Amino acid sequence: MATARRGDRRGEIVRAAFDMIGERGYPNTTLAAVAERVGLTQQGLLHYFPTKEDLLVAVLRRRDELDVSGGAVAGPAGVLEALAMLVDVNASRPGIVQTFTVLAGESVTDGHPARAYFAERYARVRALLAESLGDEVTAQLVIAALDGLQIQWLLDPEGADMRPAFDRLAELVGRGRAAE
Amino acid sequence: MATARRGDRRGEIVRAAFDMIGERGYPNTTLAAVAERVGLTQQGLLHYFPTKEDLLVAVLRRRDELDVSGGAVAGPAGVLEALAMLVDVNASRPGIVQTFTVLAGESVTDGHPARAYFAERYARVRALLAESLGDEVTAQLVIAALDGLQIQWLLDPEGADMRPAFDRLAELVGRGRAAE
DNA sequence: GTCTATATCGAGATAGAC
DNA sequence: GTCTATCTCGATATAGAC
Repeated sequence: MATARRGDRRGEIVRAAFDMIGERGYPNTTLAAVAERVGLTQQGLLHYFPTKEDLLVAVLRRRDELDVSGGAVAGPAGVLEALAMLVDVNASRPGIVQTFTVLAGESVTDGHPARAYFAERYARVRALLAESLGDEVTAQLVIAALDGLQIQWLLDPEGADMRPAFDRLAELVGRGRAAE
Repeated sequence: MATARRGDRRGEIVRAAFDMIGERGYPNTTLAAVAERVGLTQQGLLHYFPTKEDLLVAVLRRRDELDVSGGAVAGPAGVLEALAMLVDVNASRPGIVQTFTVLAGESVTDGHPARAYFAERYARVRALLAESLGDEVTAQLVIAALDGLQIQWLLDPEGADMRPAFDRLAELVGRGRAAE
């Protein structure tokens, strides 16, 4: 069970920051604006998170909590099915997807505060998915597809529905395995 | 033939900005820093590009010029081969890939100056690729994979080589077609 | 065409009162 | 725990001289 109680200021702040990063990007998300959204002054917020980067770290942790990271993973078919469900869940929460997409894109820049986090996270998810899918290259490809589909979908929700494209990939991966 | 002559200040500026956006992201790329790199003051630069957004537009245009956008496209096999070559070319120019990745990620934020550009561009490339690959969904998927592979590769050049993963996709797409 | 000077703004952060 | 006040910095942009 994560943070969520009366007087849970930190939780409120992190949720607000999470949303706003998705809306405006990290560099354009100001502490003052986050503070205002939760009814605080900028300095009141700094009481909880001494620096902006401290807040970003908390936001990334929240991202992990929300993640439907496949706990106990089954075989290839099971994982692809679970990921298809994740695609549907994501399609219902554009804000979260947007936050993730923006941060992941920014993270490749020099010295970005979230760079190490994303590098580690991708390596971890690749390894986890590789266990179920059989090989790491396919895992890398599937993750890439998920990320890339999100970009197109965020820019054009009607014209680039994620689910059909993911299903196509799952179908191809399934056939690929069957053919071996 | 693109811009490139003696006294081609605008070209110099755009090239510098292009590189720096890849290094630091658009919001963190300052006009003064770009100006300094080409031996100008910030105000000297503003003579050529009155606003920062004007400069961004020029950078995006340059991106298109550099693009190895498949001119005359052949059948499915031909396109996948051409794209594999594009992957190799990209692997040799991380700066350009980084600029593109950063801008594409940022572009999904509200009111980003490059949002319309990317939305239009993805729609166009999807349609173009769909002509060769047969259907739009597969085109969407292939583009997504290319984008997503770039993110992982930029964060971990050794651990997430793009080419094997793309080859795997090309193989799967090839088999998928053969099976119909 | 490029400069100096400066206006204006908004950011993150500190000090200290309540 | 939250506020007021303030510092410092760095950004875009303007005005006008050379």
